[in-house]
Amino acid sequence: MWIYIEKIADYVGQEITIKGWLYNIRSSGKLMFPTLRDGTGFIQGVVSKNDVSEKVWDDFNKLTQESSVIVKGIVSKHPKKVNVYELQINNLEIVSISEPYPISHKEHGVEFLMDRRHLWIRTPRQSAVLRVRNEIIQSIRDYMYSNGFILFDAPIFTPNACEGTSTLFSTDYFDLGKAYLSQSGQLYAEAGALALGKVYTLGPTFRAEYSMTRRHITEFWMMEPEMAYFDIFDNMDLIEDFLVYVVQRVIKNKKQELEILERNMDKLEKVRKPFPRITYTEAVEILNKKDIPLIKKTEDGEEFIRPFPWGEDFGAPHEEAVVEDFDKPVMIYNWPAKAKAFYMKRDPDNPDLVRGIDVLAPEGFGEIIGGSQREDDLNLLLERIKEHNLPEEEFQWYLDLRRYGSVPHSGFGLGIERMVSWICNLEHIRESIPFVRRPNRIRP
RNA sequence: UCGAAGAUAGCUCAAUGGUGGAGCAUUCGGCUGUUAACCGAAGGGUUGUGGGUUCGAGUCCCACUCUUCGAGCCA
Repeated sequence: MWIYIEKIADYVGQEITIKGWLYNIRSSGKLMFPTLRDGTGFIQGVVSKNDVSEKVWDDFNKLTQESSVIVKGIVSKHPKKVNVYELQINNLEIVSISEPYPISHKEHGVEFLMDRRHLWIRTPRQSAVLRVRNEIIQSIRDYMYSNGFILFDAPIFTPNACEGTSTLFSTDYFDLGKAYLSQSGQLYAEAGALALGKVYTLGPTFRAEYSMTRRHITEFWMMEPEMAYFDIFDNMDLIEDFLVYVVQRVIKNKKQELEILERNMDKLEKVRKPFPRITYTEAVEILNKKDIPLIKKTEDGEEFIRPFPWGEDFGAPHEEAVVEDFDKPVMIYNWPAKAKAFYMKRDPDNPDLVRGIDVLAPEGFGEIIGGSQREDDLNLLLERIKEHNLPEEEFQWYLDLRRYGSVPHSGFGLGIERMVSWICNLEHIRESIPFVRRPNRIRP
């Protein structure tokens, strides 16, 4: 009977078959301990020379790391360890003998492993990350579906920069000139929200910035909900409820993987409602209490400006200083207009502010969500488009959303890989996606 | 794009300007409870590329290439 390793605990005492690969093998004279993997888990086998045929024994001696095998044996409990099972192997069928395997069980550099990413993902740690990623995406879809959101896929080829800020990848598009790879589906999602009420997009996005940090990749997945008749506070309520659902569900369903990743569960458990909500102005006060200056680059180096001048955008040190006092995601809202994108709604009480939200993950994982209430006033939006020197013609359809039945609406964008990095406690975002794309990497 | 560090065996690293080493991996041998198993033996090198200083350069100097870390941009 063919069994997957993840179900092995149900078959103690029974003879089963595992179809998989040899992960590692240790031998001790007339005893061998092959560790097998089958994609669902890892299990140690026991082969003793006295209990198997000569052919089986000889075949085991031929096996190399990552050879594919079908083994038969009886499931037993580990003699010393609790909740660990072994397979007392009595038969072996070799499917394929592996050539000498390039990835050993000793240390390797990241670049060496990244060049062999197609093989690296076979290891317990990497496959645990990918399983958690799957659980995160599935729980996002389940949350959205059961809360009445419609999946609304946005196009990837677009004629213009959405926010007009970051650099985009471009390609020729038949007779229509240049097309750009989408950096956000938001503008399209807004159209969706005004048609369907609550929608979300989930797809790849592209940024051509030469960013070589542990938080940036050039191709990443983003989930962007957009809701009609939601103001900024409704938006924050949703963010909170949504993040708690996803985090708690991963904790519940992916305990083993988080253990492999040595994730500190106490810190994840604390992700419960309510999250701290801090205005930009309050955040600046925190910075000044901690004496964190604005760092300005000058021709001969750096200039430190204190107190932190109101109106300037935050950099990494500022985010860190604000977040370090909290053990939950922190929502910073009501930002200075000049620091944020053109589509964010002006605060009716203060024209210098826009109703934007940044959500910063705890433990120094940085911004995982950026969102806002959108500008729904046609004339104010036109003004902002001019201020930002954006091509008005390209935004006519977007402006239509304000001409025909404009309503307050809000949304946000969640970076999937940053979410995975946070939940898995990854040092670098490049391990959060099966095949990463960075400025210096397009292979494998 | 800017700043810092680095590139030596298949991998991870060591080597005061004076004969380039170790662990792992590979091959062979040993071992009945191993768990990145262990023990013994063997093979394995144009020190990133190009130039310079020197009696002598992995080591010092210059240029280039690539990588890592940080900053900016953001999710």
